[in-house]
Amino acid sequence: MKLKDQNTEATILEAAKHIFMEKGLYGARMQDIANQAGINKALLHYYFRNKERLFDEVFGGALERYFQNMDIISDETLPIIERVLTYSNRFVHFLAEYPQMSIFLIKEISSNQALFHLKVNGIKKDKKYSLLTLLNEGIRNGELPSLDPVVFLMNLHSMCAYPFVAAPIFQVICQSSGVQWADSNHEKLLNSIHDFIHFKLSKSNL
Amino acid sequence: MKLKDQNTEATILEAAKHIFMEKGLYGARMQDIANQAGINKALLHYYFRNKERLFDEVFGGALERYFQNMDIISDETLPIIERVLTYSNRFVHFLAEYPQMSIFLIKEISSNQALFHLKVNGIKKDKKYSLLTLLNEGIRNGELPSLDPVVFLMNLHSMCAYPFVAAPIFQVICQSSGVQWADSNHEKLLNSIHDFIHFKLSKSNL
DNA sequence: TCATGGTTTAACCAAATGGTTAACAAAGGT
DNA sequence: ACCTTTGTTAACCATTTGGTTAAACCATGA
Repeated sequence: MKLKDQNTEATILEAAKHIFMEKGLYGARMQDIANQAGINKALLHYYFRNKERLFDEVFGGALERYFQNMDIISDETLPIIERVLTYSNRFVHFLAEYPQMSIFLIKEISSNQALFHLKVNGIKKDKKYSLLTLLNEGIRNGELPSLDPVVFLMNLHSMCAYPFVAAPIFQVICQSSGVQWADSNHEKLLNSIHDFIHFKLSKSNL
Repeated sequence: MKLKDQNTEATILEAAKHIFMEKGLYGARMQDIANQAGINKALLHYYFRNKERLFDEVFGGALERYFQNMDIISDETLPIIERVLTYSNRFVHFLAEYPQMSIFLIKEISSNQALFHLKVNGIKKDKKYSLLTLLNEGIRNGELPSLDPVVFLMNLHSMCAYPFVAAPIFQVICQSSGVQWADSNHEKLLNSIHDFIHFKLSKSNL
């Protein structure tokens, strides 16, 4: 009975992640979280003062992990195009590992932008390691062709993230056209994204 | 006082759209909707039996409009690539007109997939006018290069829809890199999407 | 052993919320 | 004028839900 002890808090957080990701802030019930964690509801309030704080923890954690994943961490001596390819790989694999993450963030961000801005300001974002900075640098020094870095970033992120966000919609589209749908074949997706990166960032394509 | 009469129902629906799109099914309060419509809460139940039915109306309507927009309606004598370009134009302009639409659908679909499948089955989807069918046809008869139509469709939809879905995230990314962010410049986006379509669907690119 | 302090629970509470009721108002047909 | 139907409201109700409380539990050190 007392085996849990210190990990009770972790158990609760795990359960809260699960429920909040599925139901969202408003849809989630404290009782559901308690059930999921296998504990009494009052214990939630013992570890986390109230629903808002518990949610903050989950939301903030997810945001942080999400934005961490957007740093360019690859070897600085590599050509920019290689680093962007690596970036897209990391992004897709990250999303494949946490398929609900994007949906959760988008849901909650859209329904509480104030909290989002508050939380995101608390996360240190290093300009030095951002994709936009890298692109701008490459364009300035001629390593990349001249293109709009914001549009490119949007295209890239879109192609990486939206398949996870809109998976149920894509399933239905495929079904209704009688096309087979392989849920987990992210390699094909990545190949196409790599093609796109080469297309946009290779100078030979001009 | 009695001026409204027949349009009360429409007023309620309009208010419900507004509130549900902003807050989602769980976050929306019947009282909020009544306030937004400027009427008594009981009147909601007079026109729509309960919250679920009112939501169904909004959700179903949104779904229908969304999927209607996915029909290929352009002139059949045009080259396929032209028709796909037109398709992307329509899609982006549609989303630009209803920027919350995608987020709303994704939110609610992800938190109630059963309802989604139920509703979507009630919408007649004509294989004949689907993008996938068109692509398959073009590939079969050699008008298009050989490519995976599902991946292409995912890429295309992603680039069109995700900028609206993740607008707040993109804003933050741009801000934190000190890049100016023009919210409404969809023409740049469309240009890039058109480039992509040409890149993928032109045989000359092989 | 037993006192102590952190941990856990059952029972409870107040507020919020979806939904109902009964009465009233307006309009239209007779 | 009067009855019926439709539209509208204030007040009310039952349930759900986030949150609290007081008591119990249990490991541990004096």
